[in-house]
Amino acid sequence: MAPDARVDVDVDVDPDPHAVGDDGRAPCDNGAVRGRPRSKEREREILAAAINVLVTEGYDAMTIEGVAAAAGAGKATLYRRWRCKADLVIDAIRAHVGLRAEIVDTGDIGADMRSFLEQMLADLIGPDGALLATFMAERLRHPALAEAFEAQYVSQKRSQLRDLVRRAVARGDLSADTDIDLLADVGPSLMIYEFVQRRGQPRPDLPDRIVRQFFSSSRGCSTKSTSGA
Amino acid sequence: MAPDARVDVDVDVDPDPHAVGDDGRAPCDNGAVRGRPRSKEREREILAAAINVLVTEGYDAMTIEGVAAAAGAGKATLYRRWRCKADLVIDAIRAHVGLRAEIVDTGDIGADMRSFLEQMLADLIGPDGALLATFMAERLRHPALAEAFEAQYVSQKRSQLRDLVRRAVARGDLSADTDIDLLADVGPSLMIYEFVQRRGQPRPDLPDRIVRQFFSSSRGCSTKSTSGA
DNA sequence: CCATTTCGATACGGATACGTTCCGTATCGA
DNA sequence: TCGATACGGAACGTATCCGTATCGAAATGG
Repeated sequence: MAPDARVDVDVDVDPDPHAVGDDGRAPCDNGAVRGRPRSKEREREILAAAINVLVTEGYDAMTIEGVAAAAGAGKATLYRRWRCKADLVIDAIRAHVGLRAEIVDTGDIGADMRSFLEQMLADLIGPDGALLATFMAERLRHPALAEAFEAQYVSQKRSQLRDLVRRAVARGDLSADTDIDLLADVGPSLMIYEFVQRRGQPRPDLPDRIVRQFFSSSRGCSTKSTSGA
Repeated sequence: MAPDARVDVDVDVDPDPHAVGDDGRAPCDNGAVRGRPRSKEREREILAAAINVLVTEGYDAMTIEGVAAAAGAGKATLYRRWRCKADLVIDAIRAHVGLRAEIVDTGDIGADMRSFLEQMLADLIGPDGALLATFMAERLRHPALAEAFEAQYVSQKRSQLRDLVRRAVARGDLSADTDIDLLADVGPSLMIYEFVQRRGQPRPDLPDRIVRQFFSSSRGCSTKSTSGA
């Protein structure tokens, strides 16, 4: 059984003098933090190492000792900052740069969607693809981690895509009875499906095919109308 | 680190007298398998227990001891049959009944697709949904397992769906420039996307929405043609 | 200069799972 | 009936990781 099923997100009391509550506030106010300060550089290296180990080995197989070794740090240095593996991983996700894919609305739903999907493709092929795969994997078994990932990577893009589709419908570029949520999901859904299906190597023409099939206005729709013109 | 990164699928030499090479051949030909035969019933119970443990705990957290305990068997009984966890799991997948969803071609692509997606929905909500989720999860990290699952569950349905769409195109029910592979994937893709997104609880109206949006011939297509009639 | 704290390193006891080996019993074929 | 093997159960030594503690060295600020 997984010994770390319970995940403590909240931090209660910090006897450590250098512990900070998520804000790197100036130490001038709080008098006399005497000793050697914790190295922010050390922390960044550890978090980066944590992401690497997480991606290469998976959450369950990931160990604190392994992260420490990968970062060239002692275990005490990690336990001084994070009380358990889950806290470390959640922090690492927060610190990790998110997907670069941006959503812009130029008024051309096909071009905008293609642009987004091609950026998403690039993200998937890069190291963030492995991270996405990892969280696809751990999603159901580690909800706290899934939520951290969700907030960082997914939810914002999803609502932006919906707005994009909604405005295209409002403009009349898409049929009025379009299922907005469904059409907003079809791109990412097929991208991820392909990504998983082909073991992390989505074909580069996929964004174009998706747009041509589901968002192109220069071709007929997939279904032919039974009622003739 | 995962101690079971290497997966031995092939069985080399079997010193065990009762070991069989995937075929339950009659013992009359090969003379004198002397002692007590291995119980097929015991084997079925162990494989079922393995599926249960796999689904509830995940592949990494799953232990041989746990499976033995769940089956009420001794570890030796398991190691007598399978040399490692991977072999056990692969056997368990092979023995497990696949998804019930069937694909029939009545000549109505919308109705056929709806029928399949609704059966798929039922499968996802049932215990096989958890199994699917598990293999979505372990897919990238345990390729041998993923292949066993793929062969059992996915590949046949996928090619059948493609044929279904292909024939609909040939009939003229779908546009001639339809991206057949893509349109065959869009249903399962969105179903699984929703399944993962909503933590194993896909909304029951999803098959209908998918068919209406992408396969219905009684409505206009999602995109409006720029060139007027 | 010196108290204080962090740093890497390592040792520690506890826990867990591995894969093997041995019991004593049950169950088969010859 | 009897030899051979499977069976559940238990113990074994090995290995890994946990989270804590301690060490000497380095770094920092008063």
